[in-house]
Amino acid sequence: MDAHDLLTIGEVVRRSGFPASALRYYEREGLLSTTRTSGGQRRYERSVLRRLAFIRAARTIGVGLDEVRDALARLPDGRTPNKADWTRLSRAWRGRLDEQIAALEAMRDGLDSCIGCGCLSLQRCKLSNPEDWIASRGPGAQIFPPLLRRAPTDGP
Amino acid sequence: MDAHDLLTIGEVVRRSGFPASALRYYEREGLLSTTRTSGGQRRYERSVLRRLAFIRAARTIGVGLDEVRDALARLPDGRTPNKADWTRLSRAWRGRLDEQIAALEAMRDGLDSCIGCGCLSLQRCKLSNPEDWIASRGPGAQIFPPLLRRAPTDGP
DNA sequence: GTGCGACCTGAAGTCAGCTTCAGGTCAAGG
DNA sequence: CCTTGACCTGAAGCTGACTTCAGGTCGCAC
Repeated sequence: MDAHDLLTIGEVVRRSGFPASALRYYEREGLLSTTRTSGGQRRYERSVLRRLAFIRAARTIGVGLDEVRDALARLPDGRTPNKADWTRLSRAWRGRLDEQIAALEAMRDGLDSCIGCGCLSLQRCKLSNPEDWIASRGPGAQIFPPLLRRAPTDGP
Repeated sequence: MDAHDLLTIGEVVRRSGFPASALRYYEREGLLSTTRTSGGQRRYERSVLRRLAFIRAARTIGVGLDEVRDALARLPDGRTPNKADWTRLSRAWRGRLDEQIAALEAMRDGLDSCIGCGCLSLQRCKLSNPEDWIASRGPGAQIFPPLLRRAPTDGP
């Protein structure tokens, strides 16, 4: 636990692949914490690499940072997260992935039927009006439908 | 083809579910065209509803507006697009959906193996480092990995 | 001809998830 | 002690897909 166990931001950049700007941003957003040298430079514990791996995995499957922060906040404070902790977190995303896949498959089937009829009718077509998410969702970019972007669960 | 065949923006809003602001935006962006009354108000042809249905379907499966404009631009000028036209366009997205599903399934399998090992290791884990998309992709929100957001094809 | 709801425009705001920049400070090797 | 590269901060910028707003105009019914 002495100084040699701590990583500079440059080392974390090289080992994680995240740019320094992203690391600083994640820290501001409360996903990461750091210690500082007397001069104010960041020093990271090695466990940050695991957190970053988790963050990347979550982002890859489309989970927003809010939710990632939420999940990471449930890790036991103070001790290095272990295998069981990560497994528990990973399992939650697994269900999410299954849902996404199911949603896409449903759309593909809808598209198949549309290819059959050539319609894309507003009333009849599953694809052009999938269960009335016709109402607005507020401003901002929405690349993917709400399935991927739901609110963080506030459960236990 | 007389005036009674044309729709006001309010009617298009009611029939398509898109807010007027989005319709005006799509027009500015070249996805839709309109005629105008002498006083400058928009009048839409009924075929716009079909275009909008297509736009919604494309957006639902994660296609960006650039690409949608691209696809719509290939519709034959001047005549109302028919069943075959829409079928051709729809078929293109079908392949896209298949790819997305495959990508997600690959990730799910990666996640399964990670649950097995509890690792999320930066080097070994497919999920945390899927084929080196570790390099930056420039600014802007990236909810979903590049699979969904590729450049419009410039082919025939 | 008048009232009023539907419509118009351009500019600015929003949101996520970062990046970029300017203008400094730290720390380690020589 | 000095240099040089790594690091710091806060503010501003960017992308995509829109929305919101202010301040004015249309068009139709009465």
